[in-house]
Amino acid sequence: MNKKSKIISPCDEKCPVRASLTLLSGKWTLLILFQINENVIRYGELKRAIPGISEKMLIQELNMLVENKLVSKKVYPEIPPKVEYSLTELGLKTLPVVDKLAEFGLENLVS
Amino acid sequence: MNKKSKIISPCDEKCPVRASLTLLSGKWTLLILFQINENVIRYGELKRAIPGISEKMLIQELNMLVENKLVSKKVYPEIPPKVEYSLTELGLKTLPVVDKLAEFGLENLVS
DNA sequence: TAAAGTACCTACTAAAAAGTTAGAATAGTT
DNA sequence: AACTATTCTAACTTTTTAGTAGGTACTTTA
Repeated sequence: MNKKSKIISPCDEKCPVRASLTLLSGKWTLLILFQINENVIRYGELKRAIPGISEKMLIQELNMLVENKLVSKKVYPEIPPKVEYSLTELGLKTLPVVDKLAEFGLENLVS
Repeated sequence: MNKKSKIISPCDEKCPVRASLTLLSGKWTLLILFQINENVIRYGELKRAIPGISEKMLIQELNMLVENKLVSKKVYPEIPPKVEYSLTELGLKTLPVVDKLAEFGLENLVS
């Protein structure tokens, strides 16, 4: 047991925190999940619910979330188009994370 | 009450989630907090604990975290230098967030 | 006839994040 | 005398992320 062995267990690729962050560390990702929450929400509503996000980023993130099975998308073949987003089972499981984030912000950042 | 008023309460600058993300949404931020955890840990140890991070990013993030009062830094006036990092009270309050993140990863991402 | 609403996509540009490389300062080790 | 270890800083380049502007396609409303 040499000096270097005082190691705070190194986190490699299999570290759960790293794995989660790979999926969720985008600037808008958790916020979008938070806004969808347990709702079924249309694209336009979501856009209005997140002032400041660009359309490009919102769609890009949504596509990514759908691809990663956190969000499901229902397209109605109508004109004008109607698309609804909601969280999948997996997506719903991210809500405790976001809730803690909200709690932290509420108690320490926003007065 | 018109159509548009079905609004999932829009999150502006004062949204707790947004405020938290401003502080914590960096690629490495939460991982660093997680690795420090309740330890008092030297720079070199931390570096070894997070394989893959570059020195630049690690120092940059640490400086940011110190500036934002999530991490405190103790410098020993020795040669070779010795610097210890630990979480502040505020920093400790981020641990529940990271724990949820770890839980999510453990249960859904890493088998 | 023109404008507004709907949910996008594409190309281009600008800005931010991250990687790479080099080096400082000094003590102890080989 | 050269090398290692320590905790960084600085300059430069590359990569990634994000913003902007334009367009699609069709309907309803003014």
